[in-house]
Formats: sequence, structure tokens, C-alpha cells
Amino acid sequence: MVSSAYPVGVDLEVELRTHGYRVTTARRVVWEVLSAAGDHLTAPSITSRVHAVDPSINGASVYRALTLFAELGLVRESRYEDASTWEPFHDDAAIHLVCSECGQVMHHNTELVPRLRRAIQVTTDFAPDEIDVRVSGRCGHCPAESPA
Amino acid sequence: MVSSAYPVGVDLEVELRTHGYRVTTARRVVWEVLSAAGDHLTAPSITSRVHAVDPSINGASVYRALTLFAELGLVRESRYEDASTWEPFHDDAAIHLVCSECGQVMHHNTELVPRLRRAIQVTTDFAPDEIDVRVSGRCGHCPAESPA
DNA sequence: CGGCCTACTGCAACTCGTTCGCAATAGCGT
DNA sequence: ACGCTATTGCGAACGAGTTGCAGTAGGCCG
Repeated sequence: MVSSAYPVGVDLEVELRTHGYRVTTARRVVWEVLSAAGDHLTAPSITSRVHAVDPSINGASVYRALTLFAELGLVRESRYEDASTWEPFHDDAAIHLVCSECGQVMHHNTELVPRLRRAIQVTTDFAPDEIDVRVSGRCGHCPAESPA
Repeated sequence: MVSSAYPVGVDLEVELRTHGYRVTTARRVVWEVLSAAGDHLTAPSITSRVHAVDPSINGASVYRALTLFAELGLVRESRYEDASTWEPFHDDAAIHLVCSECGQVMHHNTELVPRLRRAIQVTTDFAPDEIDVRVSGRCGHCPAESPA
């Protein structure tokens, strides 16, 4: 249904109106920034990108928009390293590969995640909802650490 | 060699001395708190537990101790929800089951984690280091949500 | 066992991401 | 176009985490 791996095709206006929220400039710009990046962004970096588009949008409004989007299930907030990051919501079969050298976050789909979900359901009395997998390591573009 | 599922048997004194650090009251107390809990604790809650034992220990020292322990690989810091939590280091075959009702964090071991590690190694050019799996959901002790 | 060197601590001020209250503004239904 | 009110911008407040500095205490050496 969508061109990229992300569900960026979500119609923000419809989504907002359906739930009785107004479509405002601030919300539109924040959404544009998120969709354009398609990846993990920290709130401060979202704010600065938003400011690049429209400096009159206040930082607080960015936070409010992000919080609202999260409530609507349009984005997901996750706490990685020293800051929280936001990204368009995606299927949680995708896991996060975080390079400790360059900090880049990649996504990887694996059927091990749904399998993990089933395993939990079967072997424990825990009812799984979201599964968040984060792998730290070194990506292919970063040189191997020189041995000590 | 320990009663619980955690490697609390790590000898802090030896660990510190080996690396040329001094064994101090602050460090000992912080370590006690971590070992006693054996589970995820936020920095503020660690601080208050430390204060319960010895109110003269400053919050800053707690942070410094935690940071040091992390460098020594004795504890792991992870960012969950709205705060960072610390826990005694354990094998990462253990995944975290976080109950969204009562907030309790349980651990669960599964061979799917090592398998996931291998899968990443084989199918990507990413070299995995730590794997952190966090599952939100509802634990067996919390009542099912009443249907809308 | 006592003294010295310096790692470590307590304190307090500071940074910075995030939130909140309130008056002004701008969506949007009519 | 008008008016109701959700939403914004602003600035102040908040809280976690950090830092510099002077005093304290760990532990090595004699």
C-alpha cells in the first residue's frame, strides 16, 4: 500500500479529524519531518528540523504534537541511549540495529519476532503486546575496532 | 553459586581493587541495593534506597557509582519508558517482560535470542553485540482489561 | 601502628530536555 | 463571515543528571 518500508501513507488530516482533533500547521510540519526522516529522531532534532521549516513553531508544540501522535498510534516513542527517539509506527516484526560507532539505526525484519511472541504466549502466563528488540553492535560501514 | 537467578555473587571489592579503584561506603551501599533488588531500578529509586541505608550518601555519588559499575560491566543501564533503569548485568538470553498494568518487570530466558543473534550475523553485515528485548503486555497476576 | 598522598565524596550550582499555566490565536462548524 | 474553543506561543518551572571544588577517608608505605 505504500512506497517505502514505512506506513508514511497515513493521512494525517483524516486521522486527526476522525478523532476530533484540529489540523494545524504545527502538527502538519511535525508530521512532515517525521515522515521525511522515516527513522528514529530525537525530540530536539525533530524540533530543529521543524524550525528549519517554520521557526515560529514553538518547541512545546512539537512535544505536544508528538505526544498526540503517539496516542493516536501514529508514532512510537522509544528510549534509546541518552534520549528518547520517535519514529513513524511500524510493524514490530522490525528490530532495531543500532551501531555504537556511528549511531545509525537500521531496521531488520525477521520472523523470529512473531515466533518469540508465540513462544511467550505458550510458555508463560504473560500476554505480550508490543515487542521491542534493540541490538547494539557495529554496522557494516564502520571499521572494526583495532584489537587491544 | 547464588540463591537468586542473578549473578549477585560478583565480589565488588575484588572487582574494584583489581581495576585500581577504592572500596568505599558509597559504592558498597549502592551495590547492596542493586544486588538486593536484582531487578530494574531507576536511578532516583536507587538513590532513595541508598538513603534509607545511609542518608549521608549524596545523590551525585550514586550516579558516579552507577557509572563506574557500568564501565566495569557489573551493571547494565537501559532506557525504558520514562527513565533509565539499572540492573545487575545478566546474560542477554534473558528478555524483559514489562507488565503495563502493575509495572513489574519479569525475566524470561529463551534460546530465540541466541538464535536471533546468529540470524543477524548470517543475514546482515551488522556485527551484533548486546541484544535487548523488551516486551510490554500484561502479566498473569493482572486482570484482563474489560472489553470496551 | 601512624602518616601521607590522592581518589573519592558531599555540596551546591548548573545544564538541558521536557512540561505546565495562561493569554492570545487560529481551526472549523454554522 | 462569526463565534466557540481547541491549540498555540511564551516563559517559567521542573527534575534528572553532571560538574567543579574543597574537605574527607581509603589504603599503601615506612
